[in-house]
Amino acid sequence: MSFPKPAAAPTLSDVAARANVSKVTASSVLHKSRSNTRVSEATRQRILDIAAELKYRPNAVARSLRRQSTSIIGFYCGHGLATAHNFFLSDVIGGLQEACDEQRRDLLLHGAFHRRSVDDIFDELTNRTVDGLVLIAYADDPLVERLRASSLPVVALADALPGLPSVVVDDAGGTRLLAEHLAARGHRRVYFRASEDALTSVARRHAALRDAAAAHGMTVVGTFPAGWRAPLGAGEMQCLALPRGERPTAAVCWSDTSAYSVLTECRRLGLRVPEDLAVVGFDGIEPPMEPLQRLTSVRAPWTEAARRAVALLVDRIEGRDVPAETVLPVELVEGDTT
Amino acid sequence: MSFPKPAAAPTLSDVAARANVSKVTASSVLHKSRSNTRVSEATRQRILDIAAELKYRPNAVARSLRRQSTSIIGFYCGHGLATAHNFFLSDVIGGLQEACDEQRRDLLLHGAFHRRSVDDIFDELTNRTVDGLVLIAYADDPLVERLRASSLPVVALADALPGLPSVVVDDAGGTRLLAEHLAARGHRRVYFRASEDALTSVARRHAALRDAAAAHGMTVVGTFPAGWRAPLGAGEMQCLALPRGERPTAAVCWSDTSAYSVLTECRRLGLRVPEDLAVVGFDGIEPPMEPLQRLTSVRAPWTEAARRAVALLVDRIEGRDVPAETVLPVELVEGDTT
DNA sequence: CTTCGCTAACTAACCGATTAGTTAACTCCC
DNA sequence: GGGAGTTAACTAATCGGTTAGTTAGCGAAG
Repeated sequence: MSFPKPAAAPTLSDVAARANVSKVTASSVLHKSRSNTRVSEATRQRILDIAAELKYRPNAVARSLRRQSTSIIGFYCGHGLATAHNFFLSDVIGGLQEACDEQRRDLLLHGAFHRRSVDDIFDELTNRTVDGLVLIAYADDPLVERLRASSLPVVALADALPGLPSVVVDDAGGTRLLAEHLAARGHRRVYFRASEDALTSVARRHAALRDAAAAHGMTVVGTFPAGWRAPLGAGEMQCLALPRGERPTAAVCWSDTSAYSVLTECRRLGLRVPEDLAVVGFDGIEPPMEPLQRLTSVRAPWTEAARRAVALLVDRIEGRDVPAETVLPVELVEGDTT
Repeated sequence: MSFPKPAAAPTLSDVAARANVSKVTASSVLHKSRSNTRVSEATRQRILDIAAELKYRPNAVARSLRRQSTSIIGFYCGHGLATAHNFFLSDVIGGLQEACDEQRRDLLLHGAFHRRSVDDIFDELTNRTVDGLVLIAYADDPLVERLRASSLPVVALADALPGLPSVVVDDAGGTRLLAEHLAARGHRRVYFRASEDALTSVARRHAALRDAAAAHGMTVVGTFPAGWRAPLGAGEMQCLALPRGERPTAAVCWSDTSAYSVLTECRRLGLRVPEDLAVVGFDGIEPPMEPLQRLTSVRAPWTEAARRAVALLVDRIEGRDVPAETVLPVELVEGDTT
C-alpha cells in the first residue's frame, strides 16, 4: 500500500496571507486567546472561512515551544513493574487516562524495557516532552533520587517515595483488616508472602501485619519472597511441611496475583483451602471470569488513586501546594479462601 | 508539600555563551548530528564539561518543531472499546510499548471518554503531537473517514479498516478451527454470540462461522448480540429453551470475555458445560488465576500484532510502502468447555 | 608569492505559534 | 477644529534548537 507524499500542512502564516491579515490577527481569531487584539466581524469570518478551506490545524509543537508547556503528562513504571497482565496496572492506566482526558491533557507512557541506563531514562523523562510525571517505583531506584533533584513535577503513585508527593491506598489499614479477619477465625500462625523488592507498599503491609499479629495474639512465622506470579519457593514449601502446631495456617500475600498463585500451588500439592491453609491477598482485582475460588482480599481503589495522582500533579505543575501523602481507604472483601 | 519555583532550565545558548562558541558548535558537539561542522578536541571537551556543569538537557519540543517530527506514536481506541479490564487491550498496550521502546519513540495514549465530538478528537489526533497513529476502531466510525482523508500516517489494528494498512489476526482461520473442533465433537446446531457493533473482526468471524458450518453440516441457528461482559439476552435465553433437537448445543462467542460470561450464566441457570452447552471463545486470554473451567478458544498473538502495527507505522511515517493487510496466525486451545 | 584546500568555526534563516508594544484611521465632544 | 478615546489592526521579538551557507587562518603545492 503506498500513499502520496503529504503536502505540507498549512500554517497560521498561510491562513493570514490568504486573508490579508497578520499572523497575530489570524491567531487571535482561531485560538481565541488574546482579548487585547480586536477584530471586526467581517475579518473574523473571512479568517475562519479561509482556515476551514485550507483545513488549517494548529501545530501543537509550536504552541508548546512558545508556552513552555506541552499539556502532556508522563507515566513511568520502574523496571520490572510493567509486566503484562498486571491487573492493577490496567486499573491505574485507565484512571490516568480518564483524568488526563478530563483535564484535556495527553498521557504519555514511558517504556523502559531494553535495559536502558538510568541516565538514558532520566534524559527522556526530563526532555520537556512532558509537563510532569506520575511515577511508580521502588524506593531505592536511583532514578528516584535523580528525579527528586530535578525540577520536573513528579507524583508518586501506589508506593510512597520520600520527598515526593505520594498517592497511596491504606496499606496498613487494609492489612489490619485482613489480620483481624484471620484472628477472628482462630488463626494463630500466619506467614507473609512478599515481593522481593523494595516497594514501600509491601514494606508497610509487612510491618502492619507484624503489628496486628502482635495485637491479636498471632505469630508471623516467616516471610517468603514471591514475585508477581511465582510458584512456592523452597523456604515456603519447608514452612508448609512443618508439623501441625508449628505450621502456619494462613498465607498473607502482598498482592492478589501472588495469592492466586498460592491457590494454584495448593491445588497441585493437594492442600485444601481454606481448611489446610487460608489465603488472603491485597488489591481486590476483579477477575474477568469466575475463579475456582473467590479470594479473600482487600479492595484498593486504584483507578481513583490514579485520578488523584493526576489531580495532584496538575496542582504541582501549576505551582500549588500539595499534600505530602494522600491515603485512600480500602475495604475487606470476604471470599472462599478463609 | 511546597516546592521552590524551578529555575529556568539552561538552553543551548546558555551553554554556548559560557563556552564562548556559537549555538551551532555547541549543538553539533552535544547532539552529534552534523558532521559538517568540525570542532577541535579542546573545544569539544570544554562544551561537554560546561553542559554537564549546567546540567544542560536538550529541549525535545524545540527539536521537534525544527525537525517537523516528534518521535511520538499515538494510540487511539474507538469509543467504548477502551473499557477497563479489557484483557486484550493490556496485551496490545504492552506490545505497543515494547515496540516503541525499541524504536526509541514514545507512546501517547489518546483518551476519549468525556463525550468529545469527532471534530474535537480529530483535531487532537492531527495536531502534530504524534507522528503517526495506531488505531482500533469500528469500520463505521466517522473518525476513520476523516483520518483516511488526512495526511496523518495511520495503521489499523485488530479490526481491518478499508483504505488503511491493517494488522489483524486470522479471524476466519481461527473460527474455522473452532467450527471444525465442534463439528468433530458431533455438534450440529450452534449459535453465534456477537458484539453488537460494526467490528470488522467480528463480522469476519461471523461470516467464517457460517461458511465453516455449511461445509461441515452444521446449522447456525441464530446470532445474538452481547457486549464485553453481558448476561444472556432475551433472544439467547429463548433459543436455549428450545426443545432438544432444535436447541443449539454450542455457543460460539466473539471473544473470551463474552464466553466467560456465558459460563457464569450457565452456572446460574443450572446448565452443564459442555454437556448441555459447549462454549468456545476467541482471543486466548491468559487468566491471572485458575478459572472454574478452562475455555476452549483460539489464541491470538495480540502483543505481536501490536508490535507489527508499530513497525508498519514507522514504515509509513518514513515513506515506505506497507502491505494493505498483515494477518497473523492463531492456534486452537482446547479447554474443558467443549 | 600566489592559490588551493582544509580546519574550526561563525552568521543568518527557519520551524509555527504567542506576547508585548505600537499605530493608522475614525468618531466624539467641547 | 483639535485633543481624547476607540477600533482594528500591525511589527518585532521570542521560545530552543537545526540547517545552509560563509569565512578567517593556516599549511602545502605550484
